[in-house]
Parts: sequence; structure tokens; C-alpha cells
Amino acid sequence: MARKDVDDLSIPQEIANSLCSCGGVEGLIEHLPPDEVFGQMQEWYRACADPVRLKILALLMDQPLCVCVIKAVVKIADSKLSYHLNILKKAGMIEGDQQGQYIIYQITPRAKVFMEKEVKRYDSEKARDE
Amino acid sequence: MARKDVDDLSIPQEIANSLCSCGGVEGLIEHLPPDEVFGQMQEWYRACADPVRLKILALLMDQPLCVCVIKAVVKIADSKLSYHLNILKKAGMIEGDQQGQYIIYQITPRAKVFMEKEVKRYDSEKARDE
DNA sequence: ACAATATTTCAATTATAGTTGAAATATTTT
DNA sequence: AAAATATTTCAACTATAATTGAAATATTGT
Repeated sequence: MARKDVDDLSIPQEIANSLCSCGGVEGLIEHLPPDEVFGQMQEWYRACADPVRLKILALLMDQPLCVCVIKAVVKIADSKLSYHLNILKKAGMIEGDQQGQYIIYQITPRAKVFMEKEVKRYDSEKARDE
Repeated sequence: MARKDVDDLSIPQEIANSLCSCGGVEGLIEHLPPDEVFGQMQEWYRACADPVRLKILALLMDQPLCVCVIKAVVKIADSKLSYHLNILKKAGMIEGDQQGQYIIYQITPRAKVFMEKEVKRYDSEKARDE
């Protein structure tokens, strides 16, 4: 079965061999997580795929902040900021809490762990490059 | 200076206090990495912000593969696959090596480390949710 | 109730990303 | 050198994301 897959593709010998030991194309497919996993994984990457949003996350690593302070730091228009905050919120990376007139945003614990790792990774990659 | 910033914003007391101990808005800004860092960080997130590309990366975690095998697994049109491979390549997450008629792609060591961490993170988050 | 401030929402627009199918390139086989 | 296979490139298109400015909502202080 797997052998047949591999033969059908007429691929380089080297790859054919390693393919066979994984159960051929069928084996590779079975070995992968189901598609929904990739759909879920991409959510945070998508949320992080923007410099403004990364900056907001970095900012909230230190302390919760109200929108007006975030705005004073990132210096973008209200509606634009609101748009990006909403994307982070929908992704579950931040949450907002209305306190009187203000909405105080904080990074979620899960996102904080994520960002800590990412900052470390970034730093070590940067060190490596220098 | 910092105190002035903080006063000017007329924000909630609690935040004002923590802001003051960080040197106010100016302090927050200085504490952040320069903008270019966020620009660089987003590159991989952008590359990972797509389920097809995540699947390709997951696939290449096990062994290098030629395009035709990748295609047999992810089952998308040639040109579409080529498009996504190119995005991963430009991001430095995979590299292709022409071997005769075939181009063999492999995940770069840096991306492999990244993905290993991410898969672990995903698994632990999933476990937590169940 | 009214004015002021903080924040979001909305509709219109612009910009970017992804898809499609056909044509181009590269390599191997005959 | 022609045919076959693998892969990429291209231009046209579609879909999604981001920006803009105005209007809406929510809360507070008067």
C-alpha cells in the first residue's frame, strides 16, 4: 500500500526510502494532526502578524493599561487602535475590563506565556545573527 | 516629567500609580524595543498565519520532501503550492535544493526549533482546555 | 438633563494576500 | 532534439485585512 504510493510518484530514491519507512504518503498524512488543528493554530499567528499588535502585546506585558495610555504610546488613531485591540481580543490574547469611564486591557495569562517565549526566541536569534 | 505625562492623561488612579513607577508614558515607550523589532518579529507570524503553510511546516518536521510529495499530501494545485512554498522560503523557514528534476524542500534549523516549541505549546493548551 | 471624555462601531475606501489557469523554465529520458 | 515530468512564474481575479473619518455608545462630572 505505502510502497505502491511511493512507486507511483516516481520520486528520488533517497526520499522514496524515507517515505517508505513512514508508511508512504498515506503514512505522512496520518502522521499529521487533523486540519482543524492548523486552523486553530493560525489564529494567534494571524493576530501577531502585525507590528502594531505586537507592540500592544509587548506593552501589556508589564501592566494593564487603559486605551488612552496605549494610544499615547503607539500613537495611532482611535478607531484604528480599537480595531487592533479587537483583533487581539477576539484571538483571546487580551481582555478588556470596563472600569468607569475607561476600559483597561490586560494580556491574558496564556498570551503572556506565549509572548515571553517569543521574546526570548527573538533575542536568542538576534544574538546568533550578531 | 513622567508625573506630568501621567497627570495630563487623566487616567484611573490605579494605572496612574503603576505608570508613574515606570516613568510615565515616556518610560513605557523607552522600555519597548524599537519599532523595527516588531517589524522583524511579524515575519514568521505572517508566514505561519495560514493553515496550508503550517501543514507544510509540520510535514517537513519529519523529513525533507520534494514538491510532488508535498503536493500529494496537502492536495492543492501546483501554482498554489508554489506560492505558499515561496512565502515560507522568503521568510527563511524552509529552503529548497534542486536535485535533478526535483526540488527538495527542508525546514530550516531555526524554523524547526520554532515549530517544535509551538507544537508543544499547542498540545499543552489543548490538554488544558480538555 | 447636559457637556465632556473614552472608546467603539460603521460604511466607504484602499491595500494586501490568496487563487486560478495558462504559459514558461528546468531537468531527465528517449 | 523531442517528449515527459517537476516546478515556477505571470497576469487577472477574488477575497480578506487595514485605514479613514464620522457617528454612536457609555460613563462621569456639572
